[in-house]
Amino acid sequence: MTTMPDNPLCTIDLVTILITMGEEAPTLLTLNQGQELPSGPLTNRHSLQKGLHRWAEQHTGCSIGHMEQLYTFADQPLPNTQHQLIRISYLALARITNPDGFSLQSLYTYFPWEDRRTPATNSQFKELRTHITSWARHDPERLTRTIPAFGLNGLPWDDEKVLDRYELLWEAGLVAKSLPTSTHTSDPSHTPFDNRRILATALSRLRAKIRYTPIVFELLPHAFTLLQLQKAMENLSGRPMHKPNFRRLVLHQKLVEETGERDASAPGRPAKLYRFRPEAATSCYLSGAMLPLD
Amino acid sequence: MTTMPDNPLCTIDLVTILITMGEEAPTLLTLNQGQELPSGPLTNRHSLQKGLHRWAEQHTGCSIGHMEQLYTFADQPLPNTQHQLIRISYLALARITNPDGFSLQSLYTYFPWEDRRTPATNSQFKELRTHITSWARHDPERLTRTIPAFGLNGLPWDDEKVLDRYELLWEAGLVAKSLPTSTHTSDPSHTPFDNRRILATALSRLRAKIRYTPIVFELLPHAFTLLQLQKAMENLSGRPMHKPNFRRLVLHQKLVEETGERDASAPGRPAKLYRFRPEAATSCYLSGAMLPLD
DNA sequence: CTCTTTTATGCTCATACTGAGTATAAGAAC
DNA sequence: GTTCTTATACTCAGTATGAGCATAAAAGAG
Repeated sequence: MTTMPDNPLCTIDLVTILITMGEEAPTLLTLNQGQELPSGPLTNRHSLQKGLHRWAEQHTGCSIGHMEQLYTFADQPLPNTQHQLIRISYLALARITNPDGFSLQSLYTYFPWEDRRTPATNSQFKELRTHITSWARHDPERLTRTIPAFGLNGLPWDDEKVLDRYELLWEAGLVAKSLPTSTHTSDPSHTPFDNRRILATALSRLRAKIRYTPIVFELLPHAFTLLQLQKAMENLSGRPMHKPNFRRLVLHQKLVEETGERDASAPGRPAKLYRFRPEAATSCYLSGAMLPLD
Repeated sequence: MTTMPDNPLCTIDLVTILITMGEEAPTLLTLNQGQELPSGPLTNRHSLQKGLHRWAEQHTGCSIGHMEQLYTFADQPLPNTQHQLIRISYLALARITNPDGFSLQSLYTYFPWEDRRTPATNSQFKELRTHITSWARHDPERLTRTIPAFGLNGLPWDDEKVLDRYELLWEAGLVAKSLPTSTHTSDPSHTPFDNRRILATALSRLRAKIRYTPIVFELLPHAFTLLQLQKAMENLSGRPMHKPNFRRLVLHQKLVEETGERDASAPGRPAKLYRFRPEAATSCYLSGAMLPLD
């Protein structure tokens, strides 16, 4: 039952998915012109999370507001080798970033179909949907996965099923393989690992978390307008929201308070600035005012 | 940035938290008279999850309906040693169990304060609350963690904060150290590892998951009465619910359908038997009819 | 057979929240 | 001023929620 393993040679890699909020979309911090994710070895001095937190802040210059473990992947070791690679991935949220040797990539460049906010991106999605539908047709196993993942047959669109959709599109050959694959070594003999799976897990977790926790505020400046808050939620969920109802939702819950200042930088009537009230956030629900899709 | 680690000697342990539903509470499958959790080495033949799924089914005789990765822990290596132990924990749900060399333990024997269902357990909790309150008083850092975790100052009780509460009670010395600690080796020089942290993570995840996914049904028989369903939700959440409103919630969502049979085993009027309708479960919310906790 | 016990199931009602709109207010640019 | 643009306010019908009460259907006692 509890046989000891044979202590194979083992590498443990800590991978950080560092997300910030851009104007149009959540953005990912990458290295080497978008080829790599920040990743470092396991240091055996701290707890995993605290150690990586400090490491990532030092190496990126970001002040990380929230960090959580995402998932642990165990790559297949190469045949004739005992070498095992374990990758423990973390989701980190930060407010601003000065890309100093880093580059920022919109998450939707990796998953364009996850953006359902505008008629343009939405119609792009619908085209993809016809392809995946015809791929799944006639195969019951494919259908039972595809129908809920893509909201077919009148099922609602579930923005959290990012990984399901990515895996299905991958199997269907509908994902352009235009992305960073193997990290942290260019050794071609190394099993290529698809970083977008980690990334899909991150977006999925992020979308799940914004539903009932106040982590959006970790991505916003300390003072923000209600429209900024709404745009942040829309950017993350990939869905458009109803403005008056969103304001009502936020204000009713007393999640924010006025700073007294106004934002005069935008055209039109200047919006009031608000700040987050952590003491009111024991129950937080900001995902309520979504508009229907197609 | 991407320095390679120095390949320390490394053991990877896969730990399974296997939960089934008892009459009174969710139960944990344990080995060695409750001293150990089922855990096995990393086999490098399958994907982590699929491999462990099969392994756990073979070694416990349970048919596991749902399995998900919980958390990866990295124990501190011993000084003067390069040996690193990595523990990847999984949550597994199963319907029935014939304990064949295994024993089943109510989760609330590990966390009695998480059971708020009856006046008796509730008053036990209140006693503990006075202790933790006086421990936290006068220390701002302790207070900011204790107040939301235990729902003080009029804050609502959050049944998902299992790990926060456990850690606070541990720090306060209020947890009787009457539990399995180090697994899978009795070598006393090995850093003791508190299994209840994994267990608290599991209960926390489970309580979070039952809120918006239909996994309760993985723990119930295929045909069940509405009261059985309600009791299962109460057992998991540790909170009593309002019977008429719970039925309304379930039936309105059309999550279940009648089998046509009735359950004559209990006294009183026989209850109708229902079965789960997976096709209706794209949005599932069964946590709605909770009664207030003073 | 009738009464009591026990559980299942059904119903009410005031209140709160939600989806989908429409209307007004306040600055900036010309 | 007039117009453009965004912020903010209000309406209204439909639906869900919290709390409690009422009835139905079986089993067992007398």
